[in-house]
Amino acid sequence: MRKIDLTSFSIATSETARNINRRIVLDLIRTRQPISRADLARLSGLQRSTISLIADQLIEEQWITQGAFGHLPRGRKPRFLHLNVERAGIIGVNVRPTKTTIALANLNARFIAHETFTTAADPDQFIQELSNRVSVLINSHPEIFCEGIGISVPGRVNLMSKELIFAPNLGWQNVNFKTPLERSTGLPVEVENAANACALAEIWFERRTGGVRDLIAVTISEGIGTGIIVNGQLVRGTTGIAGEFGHVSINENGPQCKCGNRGCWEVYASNEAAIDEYVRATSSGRTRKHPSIDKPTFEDILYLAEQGDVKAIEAIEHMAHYLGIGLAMLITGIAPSVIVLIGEVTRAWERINPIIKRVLEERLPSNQNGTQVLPAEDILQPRLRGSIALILQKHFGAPATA
Amino acid sequence: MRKIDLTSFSIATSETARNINRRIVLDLIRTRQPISRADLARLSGLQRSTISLIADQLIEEQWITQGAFGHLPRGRKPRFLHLNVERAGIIGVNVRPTKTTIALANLNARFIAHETFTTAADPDQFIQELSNRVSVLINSHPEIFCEGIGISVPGRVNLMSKELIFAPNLGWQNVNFKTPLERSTGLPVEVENAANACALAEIWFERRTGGVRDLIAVTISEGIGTGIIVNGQLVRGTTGIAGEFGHVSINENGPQCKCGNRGCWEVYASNEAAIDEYVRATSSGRTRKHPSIDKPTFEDILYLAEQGDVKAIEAIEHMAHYLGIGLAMLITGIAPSVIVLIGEVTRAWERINPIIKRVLEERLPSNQNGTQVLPAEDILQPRLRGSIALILQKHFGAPATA
DNA sequence: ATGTATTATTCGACCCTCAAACAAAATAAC
DNA sequence: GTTATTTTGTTTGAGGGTCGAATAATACAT
Repeated sequence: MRKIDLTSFSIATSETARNINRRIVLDLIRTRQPISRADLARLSGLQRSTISLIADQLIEEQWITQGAFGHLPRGRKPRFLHLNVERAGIIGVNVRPTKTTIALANLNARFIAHETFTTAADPDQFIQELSNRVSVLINSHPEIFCEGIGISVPGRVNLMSKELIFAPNLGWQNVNFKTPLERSTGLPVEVENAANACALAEIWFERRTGGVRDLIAVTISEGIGTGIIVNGQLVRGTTGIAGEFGHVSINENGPQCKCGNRGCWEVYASNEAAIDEYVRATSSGRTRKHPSIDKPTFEDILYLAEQGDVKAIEAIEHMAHYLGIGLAMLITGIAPSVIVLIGEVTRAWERINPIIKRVLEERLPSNQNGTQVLPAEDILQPRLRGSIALILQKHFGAPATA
Repeated sequence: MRKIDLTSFSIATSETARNINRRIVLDLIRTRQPISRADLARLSGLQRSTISLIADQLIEEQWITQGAFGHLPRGRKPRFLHLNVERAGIIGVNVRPTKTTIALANLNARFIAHETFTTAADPDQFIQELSNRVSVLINSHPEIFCEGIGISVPGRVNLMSKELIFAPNLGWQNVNFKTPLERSTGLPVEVENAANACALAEIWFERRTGGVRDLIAVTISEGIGTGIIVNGQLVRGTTGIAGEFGHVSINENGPQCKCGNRGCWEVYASNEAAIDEYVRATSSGRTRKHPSIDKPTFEDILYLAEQGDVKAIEAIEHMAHYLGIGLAMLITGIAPSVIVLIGEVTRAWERINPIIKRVLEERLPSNQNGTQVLPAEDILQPRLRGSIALILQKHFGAPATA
């Protein structure tokens, strides 16, 4: 049951009930399609008459369509309702340090078209290029009416201005995607941190986390980001900068981090950390195994570990240990139902999972170990799918009530 | 704006709008009383006609009363509305390791009567005694109709069963207060962790945190507890065990903690930690200053520090440093608007505040230091007032919508 | 006395859900 | 083959809500 928020309330009008129930019905159709009106009534608890009225309205607005008739042992055949995936398209944008992906998706978050291009170093130039490519993508599908553009970015986003505050791996500061893109396309634009987007994607599109209300998405790449959903809502903090658990110090006197603090979690458990660990181990020994490679990529280390390279395996195991340490912090403090790990390292799940499990068992009281730690099912797409969810949730999840 | 929760939705009926608006109006009256109907209409955005209907209903149910007439330069005089503090009493119970306080409060959370007694070591015996004393308290005020009983306990509470899972400082496990008390008094009983109760108290009764939606209450006593409110709601986690940031390790290889983990925050920053630090410092030196005192209390150390005792001051400063370390974690991860510190140590605020501030400045990027850290205004009462809020929020804050 | 400003109430229009009755459609029973 | 049964979906009136305009009630200024 949801609690009213009396600090930023909005009053209920005569249309509020319809608004609430409409969204409930639409989301039920989204998640259970195909489904009959009678089943919707049973599932929602609304009267069949009310469901009919709402369904009529949704059909008229083309959110749903009527499909085939169902079959039952007795009685009138039910008419199935479907989400009208043709009704609207959503543009998703995933900005990453090296490459940016843009995609056009339907209401089921299935991608109709996508393309990837190199992320320009200069933010102004990047926005210009992004804007052009998005326009081309929209125009190349004139049959689809676009609802909006969702952008996931590798950094925190100011809650009010929607500006990207700081993206350490891009070196960008105070970049405004929203205003120029809205101006050039005329579509509503939502910008969100990548980890937050991943958390949304998990809640919105993954079966396994269907009924979950408390979830953390941990993105592991150059750094570590955390997207936190509590009571079904993103934790954004005062100005949108919550969720920086990657920069919580797990060792007061540890090595300096880029953020200014010392011994941050991501200094020990990010891809960078594993690379540094590997480089240190291999160069300290007498024989350097790969003199030609100055600094390997994380992919290299994963590959070497798969091939049985001891130092690479140790680097991965070292990383897994510290992933466990940080996850213990998250579980102790937030105790979500699920933590989803997103990053290349999940390719070595068989290797890292036992280590993470052991650390959690050592460090958590038995009654506090009720959190599932899972790898993301798809390594590449959660960011992009999260950017779709940014727009989707406007229509499905967030009524303007109370 | 509040978001609907589609994972545990509840549909809107024809009465939903009234239910929402009624609570908004009632809470406006609670926080702004005395207030006229016209002002309520302006503040809420509802029509004056609607406000009148709602006010009539609230008057009939005796939630509010009409008071004096106001005075304006022109026009008809407004009739002030007040919360009817006589309507209902709420029993608050604050269970602490040594002493338990029970109190009868009115709707303004002003205490009408209270008493304190020694907490029995045996939970069954304690519940028996508590039950008796509560009955006596209720019966001694026959003119007041009691709405319910709120209990704050020093440990985490299972979200479903409402049992106290574990209270380390009491040695109690799986204690059920709710069922026996409800049976013996016939009143609804709510049980909540002390830190959560403090967070609620702050949101509900403190002017300074009126419009705040993200707040953390940190209770510092034998251990450290954190009560977290995000988006206006308590963070409870899967089974109610969220908020144990006191048991997050800030030093992987630090001393063993009672919880099984190593180097927990509370091992460094609790009252116990300061006592240990002081004992270690004084016994390691050649001359023991207080050979008679085997182990001082935290109050002793505070007193000694006030008197200028160098070792005591150092112990407090040591504690303050580590408080800062842990607060940096909370700010980095959750970024609340306000963190409230509750505990005896706030009596030495002038001493600890500069240290905490310095640690935060060292450890947080400048753009992440937007959190206010404040001492609780009242050291003794927040737990008790929080237990009142537990019952109050049922009537004022939580409509059964969406 | 009249005009103006402000509060509070009344009343009809409109929106919404509910519950019961009804229409539609398919199978089971005879 | 006709009738009973069962299930889906629609229609309709009652009841509860908010809105907005009109109206009544006050109090002060001119």
